Amino acid sequence: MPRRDPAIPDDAASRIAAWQRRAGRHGLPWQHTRDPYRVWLSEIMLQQTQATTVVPYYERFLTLFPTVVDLADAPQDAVLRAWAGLGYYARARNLHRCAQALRDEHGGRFPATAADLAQLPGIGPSTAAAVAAFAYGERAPILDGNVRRVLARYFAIEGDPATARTARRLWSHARALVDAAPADLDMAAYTQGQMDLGATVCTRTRPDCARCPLSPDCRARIEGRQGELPTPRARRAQPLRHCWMLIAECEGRVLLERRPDTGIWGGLWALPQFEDEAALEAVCAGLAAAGPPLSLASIEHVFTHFRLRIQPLWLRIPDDAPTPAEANQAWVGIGNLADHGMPAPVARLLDGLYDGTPLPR
DNA sequence: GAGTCGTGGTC
DNA sequence: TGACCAAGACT
Repeated sequence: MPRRDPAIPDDAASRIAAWQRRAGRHGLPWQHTRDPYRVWLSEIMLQQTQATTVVPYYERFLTLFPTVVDLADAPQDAVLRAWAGLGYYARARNLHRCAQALRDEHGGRFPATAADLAQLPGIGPSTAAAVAAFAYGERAPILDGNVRRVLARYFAIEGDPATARTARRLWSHARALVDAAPADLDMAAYTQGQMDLGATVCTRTRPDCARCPLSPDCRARIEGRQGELPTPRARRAQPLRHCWMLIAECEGRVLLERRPDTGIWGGLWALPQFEDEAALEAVCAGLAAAGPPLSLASIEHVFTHFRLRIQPLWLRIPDDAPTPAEANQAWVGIGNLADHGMPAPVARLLDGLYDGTPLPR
């Protein structure tokens, strides 16, 4: 039995739950269900992703894969195609692996506790707790970006949020807040309430303390330190990397290449990519084009830890020329490009080149 | 335990 | 407009 922290008011969690029922968010499509499949799917998509971005993907997934077994039975390529554009593609690969594990080792059903959920691929401690709280009412604390901000202010917890030390403190307080609450705490409303508070009231800039149920005993508010908590994460300068991408076109088809499962854009279809122009031109030499590739306008894509400047080169190949392909490559009709899950900048590149524009002949 | 992994919204 | 970061997990 965890020790109750006397410094934590026993009604703090209940205030959050009551506030959620009265003033929290209620219209999101994954709310008001206890179906663990829907809860799990939404929680995976919502990792590091804002709710409004997730909505259309979530609904499309439920149409394509109505049950977890449908998802498990689908080819990985179909799952990645449906995920394309949402980012962090390891989530999609782990989602698929998790569905297969549930089908093959759990009779197609979800484990009934957060501890068992956390053993599955792609389900970490926070996602496991969220699924258990929403689907089963388990008293398991979550710790996502919203909760980190709310707790860092309420308890005045300092420290770089990226360090394990700060994470341990935050988890400890998240657990203590639940443990201090009465037995009848509405876990679904409480869990949702913490996230809603962080998303709509206890925002990064200009928190609206007048509308916050934690305001009376919030240490950051009492000490006037809302602006300096949570401690902003130390950030390094983002290096700028360059790459070249080949748009080889022949008879209305484009050469795509499936990326390896590990690394950036793992498992997605993309354009053949090169670290320098010479490597790209060496490949062009083997493609029997009539002339040299044509430079298109370069684009810049921003990742979390670097920026990538992409120089696309367009190579037209005569109709009667051979079009060799490696095992991980395919010549894809321009009308069928959308059938292939592609990274956002590659999709934008090809859209700009081909969307509605008849091919010059 | 720090680095890696996307994309888009917000101010 | 560029910094900041969002319902984090994995290695």
